[in-house]
Amino acid sequence: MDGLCLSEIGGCKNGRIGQGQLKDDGNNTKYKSKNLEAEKRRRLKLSQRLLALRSLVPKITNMNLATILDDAAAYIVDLQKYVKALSDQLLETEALCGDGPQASADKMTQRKIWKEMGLRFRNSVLHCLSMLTFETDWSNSLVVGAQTDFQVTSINEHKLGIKVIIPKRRSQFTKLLETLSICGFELNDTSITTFKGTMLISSCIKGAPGEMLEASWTKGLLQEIIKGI
Amino acid sequence: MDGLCLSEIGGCKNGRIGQGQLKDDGNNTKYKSKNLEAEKRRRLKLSQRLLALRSLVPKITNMNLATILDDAAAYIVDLQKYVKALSDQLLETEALCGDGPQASADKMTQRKIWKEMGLRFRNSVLHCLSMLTFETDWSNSLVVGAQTDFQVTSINEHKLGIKVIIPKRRSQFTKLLETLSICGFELNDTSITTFKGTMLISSCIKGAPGEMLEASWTKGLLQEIIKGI
DNA sequence: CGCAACACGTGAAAC
DNA sequence: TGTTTCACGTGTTGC
Repeated sequence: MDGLCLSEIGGCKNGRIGQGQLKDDGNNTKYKSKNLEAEKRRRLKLSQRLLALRSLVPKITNMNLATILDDAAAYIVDLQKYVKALSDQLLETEALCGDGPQASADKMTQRKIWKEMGLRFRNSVLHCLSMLTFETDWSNSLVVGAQTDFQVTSINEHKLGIKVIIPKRRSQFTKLLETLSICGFELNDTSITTFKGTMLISSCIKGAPGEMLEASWTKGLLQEIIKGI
Repeated sequence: MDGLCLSEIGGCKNGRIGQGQLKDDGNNTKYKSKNLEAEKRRRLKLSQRLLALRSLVPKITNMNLATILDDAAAYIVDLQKYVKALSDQLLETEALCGDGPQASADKMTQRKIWKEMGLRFRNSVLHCLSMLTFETDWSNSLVVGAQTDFQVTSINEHKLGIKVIIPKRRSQFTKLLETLSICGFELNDTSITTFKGTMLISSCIKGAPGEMLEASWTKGLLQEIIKGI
């Protein structure tokens, strides 16, 4: 039971039984090699530490010793990447706030870092995130119905940011997407979450190429679309 | 020289020499226990993995096996704390971004309204985020076509996490949604981003209430769906 | 001297 | 079947 018995301590169903000192037990004068118990304690400690490390890693592939080490290493690499991405994002966000004089220069260089898809995704998701959770200026919002709300903000001349709350019904979002597509809008970055029977949609939409998107006009159109679905 | 000899591989000055099979070498017919070399390879692999893990942890206290595990665990905890702190700070910074000096009272109340939903949204988005950018193990992915890829991971018995890369065409995502809806899937938290002609979708899908979702089975179904659209 | 850490070979269980 | 992984006891080394 003691020692580095991963199979047992880890909750694996197949415990193994060490063959141990069961041989020559008639007149057991086996020298026992003085440090037998010390070695047992050492192995126990090691197994405890190994399982402590194991419990910290979320992605479980196997209960092997090698796999535990692999998973832990991979997880550390992921965490390091994530910390780096978050730090960069934080710097960029602070630069967007315009507080530091040197911030805009950093922003340009950091933009170059966001080349890979995953990082770009982070950007868009975090943008949707901030748009949804924290830009709470609903002064221009239109209450279309119960549990229904939406807001349109202009990002640039070709892009609009919209956020929509609609009751969560089966084909609601699909219909909305379809209608938007029919009307010539293109959804770029979108996040959806559902909560207590309502659906919260945040999206960055783009019109046809060369077309100017004007917030108030689009808002009226969206109002009609949402009413219709 | 081989095996899990930390003291040697790790650059410790005191290399130890295993006592090895030097005894009974007159007429060495020691059984050699068939898996002797296999065990050597195993130990070598373990030592390599252990050192790989070791090299990832900046704070070195000792070269012990136990210490390596301890340091790695402590480092992971530190990284997790750091990620949490950075995330919070990022959200706070984005909240402050664009705030006038007069954060009006109505805004405060609106913050409260959005707090619950915002937190839930934040969790779902961060989950999608981690799923997309973190777990880059695409070993189980199925390449359906050019610029097309998808992966299915099991979250729990009722939820599956999917990520899909498909070429960005007008009604592609709408069709995908429609088909999923027809097949009885319910999209809970979804994030979409488009990049260089491809569309990256990350979603947490739920089956009908009470229905068990099995990853491999669903993967086959999704493959057919994606082929079909 | 003891104490702690380690590599090694080995039988055996699991896959 | 054979391969892989594991716990165990032991001799050894450095402090």
